Amino acid sequence: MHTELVANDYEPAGCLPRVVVVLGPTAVGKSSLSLDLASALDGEIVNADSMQLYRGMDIGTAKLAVEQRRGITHHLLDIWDIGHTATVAEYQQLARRKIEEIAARGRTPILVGGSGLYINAAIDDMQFPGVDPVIRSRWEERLEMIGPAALHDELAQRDPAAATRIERLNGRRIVRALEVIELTNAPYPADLGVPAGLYPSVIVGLTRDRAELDERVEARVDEMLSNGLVDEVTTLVASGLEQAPTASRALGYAQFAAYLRGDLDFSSARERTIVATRRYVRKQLSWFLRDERITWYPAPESLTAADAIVHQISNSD
RNA sequence: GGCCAGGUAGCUCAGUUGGUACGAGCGCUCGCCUGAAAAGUGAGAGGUCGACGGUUCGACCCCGUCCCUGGCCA
Repeated sequence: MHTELVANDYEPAGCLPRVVVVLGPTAVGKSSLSLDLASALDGEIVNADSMQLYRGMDIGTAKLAVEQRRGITHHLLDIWDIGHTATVAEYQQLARRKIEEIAARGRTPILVGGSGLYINAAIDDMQFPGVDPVIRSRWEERLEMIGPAALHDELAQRDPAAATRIERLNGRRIVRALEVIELTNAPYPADLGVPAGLYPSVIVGLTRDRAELDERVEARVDEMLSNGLVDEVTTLVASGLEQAPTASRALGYAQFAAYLRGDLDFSSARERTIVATRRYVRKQLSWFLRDERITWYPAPESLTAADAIVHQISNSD
């Protein structure tokens, strides 16, 4: 096991391209709108959905099949094996490269997805210190050993300001703070504020009534099941899904892997997938709603929305 | 029809030998979020303790009747 430092070596080219972003909660209808926009704007789509990056996770992530893409080029789908540990920093570099390349071809980069942090990392001026798996795992072991509260005390000794800002039982953030402190030999930044835009972007949020989203989530899970989600999970489990650090957490995959293991019956797995997806929708909304740059559109009429957006974009020139 | 178990938060269940429900997990609402983010985490709102009557200074806990659920017997 060696230490791998992922340097944040990406430097955007001189002239920053404009990016169109389509975001919104799961099941709102982003894919459909993004295709309309790509057609209207001569665009190519860059995926900003953390789980669609994985090969083999198709049905459960509602990944658009090639035939459904209307000939529009999609980037950053199926680029990782399920065992790959996802990191925002890696995604940031990949996404920015794609954005630059598309723009260099004279086309419009359209970033589409529901992973808020990934979107911010791509288009905003966010910089992440390096990561050292050795340091990380040492703190994780310590967390395992003494528990979050005691580790929080240790954080408080090294960096009182950071400790104030991180909840006592949030082991994951405590570990991260300790890791960054050790890595950078500096205090963990106390208040990072709202990310500032790097690329000039038009950010489109798609939204629907919550009750309608809830219905769509349930319908979508059932559709995934009838499309063969269980078979897909079976295949992925055989390839080591349950040992995968990131992919094993995916909605639907975690629950149906438990079903295959015999830990859940079918209807519980279905129910939990629906409930967890609904909760995810709430989390996405609470993340996105903070960002005042987003222009929100009601979802059902995606073509109408596309027209309005194209209009908005041409007016912004 | 008889016997047994049970009816307490939206759900699954704790609990009080009679003195204002200490509830818990999940769900729900609101919030936080900078290298695992479909992750991690904080706060909050929810209960006339099945119904009616009785005993008692006082009952969700005791008694009676009834209703409902599950199981067993017939």
